[in-house]
Amino acid sequence: MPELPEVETVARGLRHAIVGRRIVSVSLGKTDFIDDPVALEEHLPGRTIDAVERFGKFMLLRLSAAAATGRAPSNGDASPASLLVHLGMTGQLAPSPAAQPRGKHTHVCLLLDDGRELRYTDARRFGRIAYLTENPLSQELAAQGADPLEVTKEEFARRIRSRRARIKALLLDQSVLRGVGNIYADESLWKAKIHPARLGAKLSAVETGTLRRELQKVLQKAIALRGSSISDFLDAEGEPGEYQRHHRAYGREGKSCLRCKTAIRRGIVAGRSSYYCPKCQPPPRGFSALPLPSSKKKKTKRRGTEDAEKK
DNA sequence: CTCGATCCCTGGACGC
DNA sequence: TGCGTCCAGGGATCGA
Repeated sequence: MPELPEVETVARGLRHAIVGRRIVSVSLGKTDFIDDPVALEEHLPGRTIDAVERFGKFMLLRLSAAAATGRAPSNGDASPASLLVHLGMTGQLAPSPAAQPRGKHTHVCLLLDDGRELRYTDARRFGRIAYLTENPLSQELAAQGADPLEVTKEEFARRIRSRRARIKALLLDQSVLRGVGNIYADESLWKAKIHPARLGAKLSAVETGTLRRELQKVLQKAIALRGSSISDFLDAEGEPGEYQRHHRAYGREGKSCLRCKTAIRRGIVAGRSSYYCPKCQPPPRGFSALPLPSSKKKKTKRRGTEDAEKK
């Protein structure tokens, strides 16, 4: 699942691969995850990809103003614009030779002037693509929280300690911090020895200081290792990342804590599976973990708290 | 303000 | 082998 390190990895790959290329034409498959599909077809052809940036979990393809042709641009194409791309859960963005057959869930193909196609593939279509001119773009970006890699200790503490929500929910909230998802939230909480269900307002200044430092270290190391490939993350070169080998909490239910050997537990916090060490990260009063799955039959029963029934 | 529930969507894991 | 069921989860949205 692409979070900040995975998106950064893809953006870096694309920077080398497609900056400077001109978009020749656009072809679309399913478009229910695109803000305004017609805008892509109308405004992308003729523009050059000037830069690829990352903003939280978003990628930004900065586009030149449309080339001055004989025809006067009557539709705003004289101004620079951007293609905003969110990879959701399963999105991939990578160039391929145009002659190469398209994968099953390829929904956007941008033919480039060097004969390749920049393709967006997304089985679950939890991603998002939008063509945005400067104003709508700055509004989008303004709604995002602080960059976790840049945020100061004071700012981080202010954004966390003023809130009554659980720390896990705050870390996942893109209007608090941009770019953190389930994996790096759990990993940094494990490193900082803070239980995910604790309330932001109950954390000490020392604890938020530790959490910020560990979060930054985790993100930086994950970027260096080109992200985590859990199910199907691949970068712009089609290569998996390496950071999943360094996970200490995420996905390790029942396995022993690498600090204290206690079995890692799983609980639902902010509606998401959350992995933690019950000894290193003492839970707040009233918090109950999910029962450990029996070793043989993996996970069969639920009996947690809130989701015993489903239609 | 914060919460849980629900929806979106599909592939993969699992039980039988 | 194959079918049914559950589950993953980022984000939007709605009601409590």
